[in-house]
Amino acid sequence: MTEEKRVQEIIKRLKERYPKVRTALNFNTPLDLLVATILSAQTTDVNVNQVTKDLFGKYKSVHDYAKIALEELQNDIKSINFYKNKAVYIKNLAQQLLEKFNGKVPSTMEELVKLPGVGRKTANIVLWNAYGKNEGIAVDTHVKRISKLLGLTKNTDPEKIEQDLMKIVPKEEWGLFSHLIIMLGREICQAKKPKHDKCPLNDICPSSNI
DNA sequence: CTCCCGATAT
DNA sequence: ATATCAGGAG
Repeated sequence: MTEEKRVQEIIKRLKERYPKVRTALNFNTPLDLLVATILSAQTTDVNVNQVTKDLFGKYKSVHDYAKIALEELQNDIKSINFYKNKAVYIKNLAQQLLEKFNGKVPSTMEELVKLPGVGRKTANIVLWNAYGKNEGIAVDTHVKRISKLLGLTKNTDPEKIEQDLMKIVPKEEWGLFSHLIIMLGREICQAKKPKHDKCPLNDICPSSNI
C-alpha cells in the first residue's frame, strides 16, 4: 500500500468511528475558542472546559480581558497549568486584537501566529473549528505521537511533522485529520497505555502489537 | 534547550 | 513518585 493510500484508509476508518468530530473544547465565539485553545496547552480539555464554564460568563468580549487586572485573570484560571504565562498571553492578545484587528479574532494563519501565545497548533485549531479553514494541520502531542507510531513521519519537530503530513493528507481534510487523530489519541491510542486491541487501525499500524 | 507549573492517572 | 496532558516564548 502506498503512503497516500494508507493515509486515505486511516482517514476513512477514523471518519466511521468519529463521524461528527470537532474540538472537544467548549466555545461559542472565535474569541472563546482562541482563549480555550491557549489554555489547553499541556492540559486536558476536561480541565479547560471546567474553567471556561465560568470564565466565558465573566469575560464576554475582548474588552473584558483587556481591562481586567492581570492578577484577577490569573486567579480565574488558576487551576490550569502555566496559568501565570497564559493569563499574560491572553491579556496582551486582547490588547492587540483591539489595536490591530478591531477587536475581532483574525481568520488567517499569518495573522493568528503573530498573536502572543498563539503558535501554529493553536491557530490551526481556531481556523478549522471557528472558520472552517484548512490552512495547516494542527500538530499537538497526540498528532505528534501517533503520526510517528503510524510511520507517517520520522521527524520530532512539530513544524516538520506538519509539513510531512501536509504532503500526504488531502488539503480539504487537513483540519479533519488532526481532529480524528486527537480523538483516537484521547480514547484509544493513549501515550501511557495504548489499547491496540480496540484500535480500528491495528492491522495497518506498524506499532501495533496485535 | 529551558522554563512555565496544576490536575489526574498509574 | 512520576509521567502526561489539544504548547509557546525566550
